[in-house]
Amino acid sequence: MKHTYDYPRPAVTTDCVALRFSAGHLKLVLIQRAHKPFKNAWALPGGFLDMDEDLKTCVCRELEEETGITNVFVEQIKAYGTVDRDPRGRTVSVAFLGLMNPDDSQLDAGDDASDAQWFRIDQLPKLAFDHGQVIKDALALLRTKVRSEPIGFELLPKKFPLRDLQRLYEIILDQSFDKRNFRRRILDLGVLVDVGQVEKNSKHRAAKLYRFDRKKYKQMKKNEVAFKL
Amino acid sequence: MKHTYDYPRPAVTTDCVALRFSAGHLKLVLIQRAHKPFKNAWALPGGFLDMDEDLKTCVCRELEEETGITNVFVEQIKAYGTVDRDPRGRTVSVAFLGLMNPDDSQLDAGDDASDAQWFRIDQLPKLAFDHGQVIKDALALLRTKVRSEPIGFELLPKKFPLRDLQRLYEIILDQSFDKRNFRRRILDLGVLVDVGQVEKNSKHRAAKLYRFDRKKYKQMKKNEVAFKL
DNA sequence: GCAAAAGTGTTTCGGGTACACCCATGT
DNA sequence: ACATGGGTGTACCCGAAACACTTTTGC
Repeated sequence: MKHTYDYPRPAVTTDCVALRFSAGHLKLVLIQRAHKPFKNAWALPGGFLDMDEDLKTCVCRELEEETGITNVFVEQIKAYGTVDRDPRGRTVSVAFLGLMNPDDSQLDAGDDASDAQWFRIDQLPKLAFDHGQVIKDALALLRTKVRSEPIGFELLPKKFPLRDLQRLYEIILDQSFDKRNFRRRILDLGVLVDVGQVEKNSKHRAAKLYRFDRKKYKQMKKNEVAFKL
Repeated sequence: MKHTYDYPRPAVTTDCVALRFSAGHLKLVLIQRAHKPFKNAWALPGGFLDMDEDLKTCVCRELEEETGITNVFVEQIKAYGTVDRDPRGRTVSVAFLGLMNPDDSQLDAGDDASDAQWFRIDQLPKLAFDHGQVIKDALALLRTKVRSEPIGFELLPKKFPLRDLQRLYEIILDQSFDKRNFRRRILDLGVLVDVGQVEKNSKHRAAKLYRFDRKKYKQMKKNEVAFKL
């Protein structure tokens, strides 16, 4: 079936900068292109917007179709629409930052997804289209937001030791924190609760586990207390 | 001439939250709709993306066509694409924040523009589509950016007294600053230069005029000194 | 000469930063 | 018992905030 309009229209797509925190590194999922243009280069997962779905729905659907990943926190970065960004035709792409629990990030070798792979963000391959810029913008957004909103927790399991939270912040912000100061600052915010458990399989003394308490965070916002790291 | 595609495509538009600072208030330009839907409600200037123009080009062109305003600093807010945001059909709109020198903001009664008007942002009329949300997001972006980037100057003439700069910041951030502390902070950044002139037509003692020095700002950034208010 | 706004330094206070040792646990 | 990482308190310093008077100029 064909679709006809009085004026030409660009294609609208979404792309996802899907990040995972594991083994002390931020990792990004990319898909190797099988065809021209940018054959064999790596691209962000993404695809065309359906007429009956919102932008967020689209980016989550495409991410699942191409990588098998579900259950992702997504936040819009911005729209990219330079005239020649896709040599095949005019395309406007809305990019999203996707953050996930490391337990939810097993790649599924779907049909579309046979060439999906995780890359450390400091070891990226040749990228297709303007995806290099999109990734830069995504990381800049992550760095900004992680300081003023509790989005770091989206990259950790429900229960986590403070050490992991500190390492995550250190990796994202590319700076190191004093352990005591970091713990005080985070705990004084009052949005973490001790779940009363400790790590399993610790090689030495096991660390307490905490979880982020969304209700307490909302309360804190209502009281106009800022989340500032 | 008709344009045909294998899959349906949403229309792509841009919208502009164009702000001006005058008489101690932030003002926003809106256009009254003559037709359904949202007949007689007020809407942001904006329109369809042409196939050979970038998003920024589009929003500037539409703003000029509908209001006569040119010479605007524009910065993307985000894309809006919920399924039912325009009852006439699926539309994805990329919204921009537009800031202008108050001298450049005379409204031009063009054909499209006969009903363009400035409104104080705290006295807005009934708005069409999701434009209320877009405006909220625009102001949030302005508040964030004005603290970490020198975009406030886009809302002032080339030469301005420090008093006006302080009033602008106070209006945007909805808080008052101590005059001496404000001046010290701004001047210590080292990005303002005394132009060696004073205000004309002052009713009393005339204030010195300053201008923002973009070169010094770039130098400052290169030295990794932060612009923080 | 007076009304109105411009311009200018110092003190105080609090939050952020620096810093080191004991504890618990697995091997 | 030892190696490894977990967990904890205090002192200092710097930058932000508070604060009031003199100067200039138009009327």
